[in-house]
Amino acid sequence: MKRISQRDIARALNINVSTVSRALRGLDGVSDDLRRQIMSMAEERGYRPNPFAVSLRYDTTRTIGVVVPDVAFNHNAHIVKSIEAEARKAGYMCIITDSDDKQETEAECLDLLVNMHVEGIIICLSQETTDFSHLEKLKKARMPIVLFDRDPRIGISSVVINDVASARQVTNSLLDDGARRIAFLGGPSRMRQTADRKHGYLEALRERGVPVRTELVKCNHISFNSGLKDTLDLLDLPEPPDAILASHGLLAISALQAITSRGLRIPEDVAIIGYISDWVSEMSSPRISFVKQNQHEMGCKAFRLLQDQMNGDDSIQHVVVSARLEIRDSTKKTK
Amino acid sequence: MKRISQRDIARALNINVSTVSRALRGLDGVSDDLRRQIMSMAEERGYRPNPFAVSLRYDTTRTIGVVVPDVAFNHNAHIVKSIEAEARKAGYMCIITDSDDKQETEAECLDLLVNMHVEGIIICLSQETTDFSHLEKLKKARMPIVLFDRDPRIGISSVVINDVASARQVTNSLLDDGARRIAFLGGPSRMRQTADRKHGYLEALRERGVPVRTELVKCNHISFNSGLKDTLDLLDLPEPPDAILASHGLLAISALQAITSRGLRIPEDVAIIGYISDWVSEMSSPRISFVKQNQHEMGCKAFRLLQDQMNGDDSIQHVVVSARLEIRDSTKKTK
DNA sequence: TTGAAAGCGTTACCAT
DNA sequence: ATGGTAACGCTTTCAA
Repeated sequence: MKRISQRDIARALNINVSTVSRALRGLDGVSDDLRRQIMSMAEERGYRPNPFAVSLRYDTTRTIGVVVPDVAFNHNAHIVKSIEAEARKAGYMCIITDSDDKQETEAECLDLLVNMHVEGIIICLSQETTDFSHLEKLKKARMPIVLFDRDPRIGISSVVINDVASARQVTNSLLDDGARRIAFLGGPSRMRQTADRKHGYLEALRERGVPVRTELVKCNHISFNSGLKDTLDLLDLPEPPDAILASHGLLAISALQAITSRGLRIPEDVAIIGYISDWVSEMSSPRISFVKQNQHEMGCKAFRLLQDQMNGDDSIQHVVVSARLEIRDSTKKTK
Repeated sequence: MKRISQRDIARALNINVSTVSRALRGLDGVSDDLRRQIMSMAEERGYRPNPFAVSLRYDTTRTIGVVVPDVAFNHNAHIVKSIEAEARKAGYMCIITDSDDKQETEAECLDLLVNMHVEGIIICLSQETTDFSHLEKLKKARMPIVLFDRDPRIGISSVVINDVASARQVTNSLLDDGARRIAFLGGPSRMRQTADRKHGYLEALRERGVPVRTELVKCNHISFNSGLKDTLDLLDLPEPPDAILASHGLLAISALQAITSRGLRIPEDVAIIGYISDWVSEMSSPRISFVKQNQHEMGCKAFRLLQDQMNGDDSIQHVVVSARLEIRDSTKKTK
């Protein structure tokens, strides 16, 4: 059962390929009778246009690429799901790649996507990425790109949440609950996302006149082990924190485990609020209070921005999807 | 910065494309001097072979397709991650599609993948899928296919876990802990996976002489709401269950929530064991005892099976990745 | 060593 | 209404 081409149909019917092409695409210039014959033979033999021939002809692939640091991370998985659904509705296929949160793998993924002639790329940068030359090069080559979650502000459209404001809200909420030694657990400080969230945290402290303790700010690698170690170090301080703001889901989970492993109570001894997805919060124990991010909206918006660019819109757009605090059980209910 | 072709290089150097082609691929029949010129110009102008021209020429795309019921489901996400990594190592790209656990969307996804001329497909069927004609058609067209998780035994290679044995082990473990009214929460009974797990459950009960109560067996739609309703119904029985075996992660989570919402204690009032991923169990509260499945191995094995087929191996292989019970905190520790 | 031409599947344009 | 042909980018075969 070989794949059948227009030429095959033409030969079988003893006509010319161009006639077959016209008939198949519903263009006129074909007699009704002949069209019927062509259509029925195409149907019967299972004709499918060869997308590579079409791509070659039009230099268009109806394919986009997606790069994420970890598809298995719930937040990313949901965004990927929305991107894929949105893209499919618009007739695009998605090539999903996983950078393993490493700059080198990320460059490799981008390279493969470019080789595949994707028409656009949606990417969440790896936490390691400090050199943006690979992106600059793509931008210069006029490849449509949209960043999400992590945006180093390098003149590329993006979809992010209101990092500063949400972190400020979280910090205020913790202060309202009586916390005075709030720790900040973040990724690498050079990451804009971390910097912004830390900024919101510091702002809230200053506004309320609560002294900033540098030993309570831990900005290291985003990973379970790193989060575990940092939290344990925090708990070992002469004056340990009475609350933790975790700026990434992994860090929130590891903080929770570290605290539990020390036999401390949440939220009585230490409260936690994290940037964590609904589904994960729902299942954590106690359920972690979190900054609710609308992954579905983020995925859809990201694809829309990409579509704009693919349609020739050159403007750089930054979409901020607003996220806000949802209280669950890892924070004190003082009211 | 337009994409540059061999022809462009040839024109610039005033030579023939075929010479450029030879040089670029390192074939001989090109003078060292000319080769150097060609290579350096290719480098400088950023030449990339056009994969569509290559595909058209060779009828090969170095691309595989993946269809999952829900990429955002942790278990699937991890399998997808492994498939993608393994495929990339082997020089293949992955097109990931999400069937939303619906037969119709699944058929649509397969259609798109076939249109894209993927060289093979790895798929986890939707729970709705009862008509396999779309798969039969692909098989007849000699498209390499590998199923995972859900295998209706229709003569297609697959990677699954030891469903019967693991369910029996789970049931025995619950019986050992003193449970006598064990409920089985499953997907649609027509699904082989559910049937097998139910089989293991029933076998264990019979072996131990524990009467089977049909009112304790709930095989319905796999979804959070359905699991919630079924569990609440179970708890409302005159003689409610003292343990629940949930044959899918979603059902395990919904059972946990239903039980908690009734103010019952886990495991004292009702024990739970579920087919749930490590990561999810780790975060649930109490941590749910689970059947540990090696998603990484499943993903790798699935890709390997696909590779075999893509290399012309026609044999139908069924790989069983062995999974076994891991006790956490949702079961009584009687020993 | 290099060039010329055909072919992969499709479409567009021009001719009949 | 239908046919012929060139073109997309690349490889292959054959000729020079």
